[in-house]
Amino acid sequence: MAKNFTSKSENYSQWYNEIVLKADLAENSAVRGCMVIKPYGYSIWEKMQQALDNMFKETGHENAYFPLFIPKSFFSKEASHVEGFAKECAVVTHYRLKNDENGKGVIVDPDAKLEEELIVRPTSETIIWDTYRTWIQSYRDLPLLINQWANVVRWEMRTRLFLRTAEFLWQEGHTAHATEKEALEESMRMLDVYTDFAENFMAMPVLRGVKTANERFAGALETFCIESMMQDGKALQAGTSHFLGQNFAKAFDVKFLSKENKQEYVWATSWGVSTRLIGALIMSHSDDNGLVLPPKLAPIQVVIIPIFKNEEELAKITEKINPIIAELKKSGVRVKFDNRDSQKPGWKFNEYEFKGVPIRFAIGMRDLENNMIEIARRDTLEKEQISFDSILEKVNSLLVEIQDNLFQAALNRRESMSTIVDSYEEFKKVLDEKGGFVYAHWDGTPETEEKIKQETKATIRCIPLNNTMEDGVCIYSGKPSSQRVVFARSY
RNA sequence: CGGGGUAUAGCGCAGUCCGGCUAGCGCACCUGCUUUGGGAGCAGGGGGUCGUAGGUUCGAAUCCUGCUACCCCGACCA
Repeated sequence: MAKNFTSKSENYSQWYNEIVLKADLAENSAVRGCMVIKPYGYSIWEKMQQALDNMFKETGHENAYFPLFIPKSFFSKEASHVEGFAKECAVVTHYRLKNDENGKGVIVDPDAKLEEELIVRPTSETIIWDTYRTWIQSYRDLPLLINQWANVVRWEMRTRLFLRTAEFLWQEGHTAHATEKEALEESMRMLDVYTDFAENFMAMPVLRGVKTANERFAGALETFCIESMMQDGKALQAGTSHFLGQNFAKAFDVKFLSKENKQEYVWATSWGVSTRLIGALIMSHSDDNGLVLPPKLAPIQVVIIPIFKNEEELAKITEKINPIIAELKKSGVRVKFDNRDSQKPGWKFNEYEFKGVPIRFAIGMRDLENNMIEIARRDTLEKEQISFDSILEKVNSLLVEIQDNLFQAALNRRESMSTIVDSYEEFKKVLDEKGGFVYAHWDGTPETEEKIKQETKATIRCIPLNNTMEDGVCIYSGKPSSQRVVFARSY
C-alpha cells in the first residue's frame, strides 16, 4: 500500500503539506501569503460553519455584516489595540489606476490618493464599536449579540496553509452588555460553545483556560482560549473568547441609559474561530495514508465504489444499491456513489483515503451473488464483509463509533503528551525530547514568562480553568506559586 | 527585515559546474486495443519563446550583470 506520503514521523511539516495538497483542500495562491481554498476544503469549512452557526443561533446571536475597510482614524481610538495589530495591516492609499505614459503597463494614479487611508480589517472591533454607538441608547437595547462571518487580512511575515495565511476566513462575535457580570458570562458561554464544537464535532479534545497578560488579545481585559495538542507535540490555539471590559465602549463612546436613569458604558466581549480549525483538524487525526475526517464534519461520510467490468455489471450493481443509497440519504447520511468508469477501483480507494472519507463500501459481482458487501473504515483501516441487509444499521452505528474513536485516540495522545515537571532542567528536557503540554509552577510575572520563552521557545498556553490549587515554587525563579500552568511550543 | 535556496510543459524534476546537432524524464492529458476486488499494460500522440531585461560569443537553459517572483530557516502571529 504505497501511498507516496512522507511519514509524519519523518518530516511533520512536509507530511502536513502533502495532506493538504493530496486531499485537494487548498493551495498557495499567486498572491503573497494567501491561499486558495479548493471546493473540497471549502466544503469542510461549510460543515464547520453550519454547526457553529446553529450553536450561535441557539445561544441567541444574530448574523450581520460590517465593512471590509476601516478608516485609519478608528484605530487610534484604542491605544493597546492598535499596538497589537499595527505591524501587520494592509493599507489602502489610492483608489484609481491608470496606463503608464511610458507604456510600462498600469500604474497607481498619484492623483488618486485617499484623503484618509483605509485599513483592510485585521479584526472588526473598531468599526463595529463605532457602529454600536448609534445602535445602543437604553438598557432595553442590551444585550446586543452579533456575529459576523467574514474574511480578514493580517500581513504575516511567514505563512502556512490554513494555519497562518495573509487572508483568512473566520467568524467574529461582538457583544454588548449592561453589566460586567453579563459580559463575563457571555465570554464563558462562547468558550463553552467552542469547546463543545471542538470536542463533539471536530473530535479534538481541548484545554480550556485563560491567557496570561503577555498572550492576551490587544485591548482585552481577559482572554479565554481553547488549546489543542497536535500529533507532533506542538500546541495550537483553536479559539479565543475575550472579555473586553469597557475599553472599547470608552474608546468609541458607547453609553446607555440604565434603569436607574444613569449614563453608563456598556461591557463588551468578542470571540472568534477561523479556517485555522481546518489545520487543527488535519493535524489532530490524519495519518500516513492521508486525511482522516470525523464523520460529523466529513463532506462525504460514506462512499460506495462499484467494481464492474462492463455496463451491464454496473447496471446490476446500481439497481441493487440504489434503494440503499436512498435510505441512507433519507436518514441524513452524506453518501456518494462513485460510478465513474474513468478511474479504476484501486485508484478510487486511494483517492477517498487521501480525502478522509470515514466509511467506504466496495461492491462487485461476487458480492451480489453472496448478498454481501465489503466495508472499510478510515480511522482503523479495517475491512470486513457484512450482509447486504445490515448496511443501514452498520453505517449508523459505525459513524458514531468512528467519531468517538477519533476523539478518544486524540485524547489518549494528548494525555500521553502531557507531563508534570518540577525543575527547569526537567522542563527543557521534556520540551526537547518529548514536546507536548508541560505543567509547571510559574511565579506569575510577565518577566519570567518572557525569559522562558526566549530561552526555550515555549509559551504559557493557558492557565487552566478550574485549576487545582497546589503550592509550589516557580521552575525559573524559585519564587512561590499557587498553581501549575501549561507550557508548550506552539504553532 | 536578516540568512539560505529555487525559477525549464498542467504538476514534480534532470540538464547549468565544463556553452554546441531536434531541450529530456516521470506523473497528468489525447487516441486505440487489452484490462477492472488496492493508484492497470502495451502502442501511438499533443504540449516549451528554459522567470525577466540586457551583455559576452560564430553559437547561451548553460557564462556575466541588473530586476522580479516564489520557497525554506529566524523575529511576528488566529
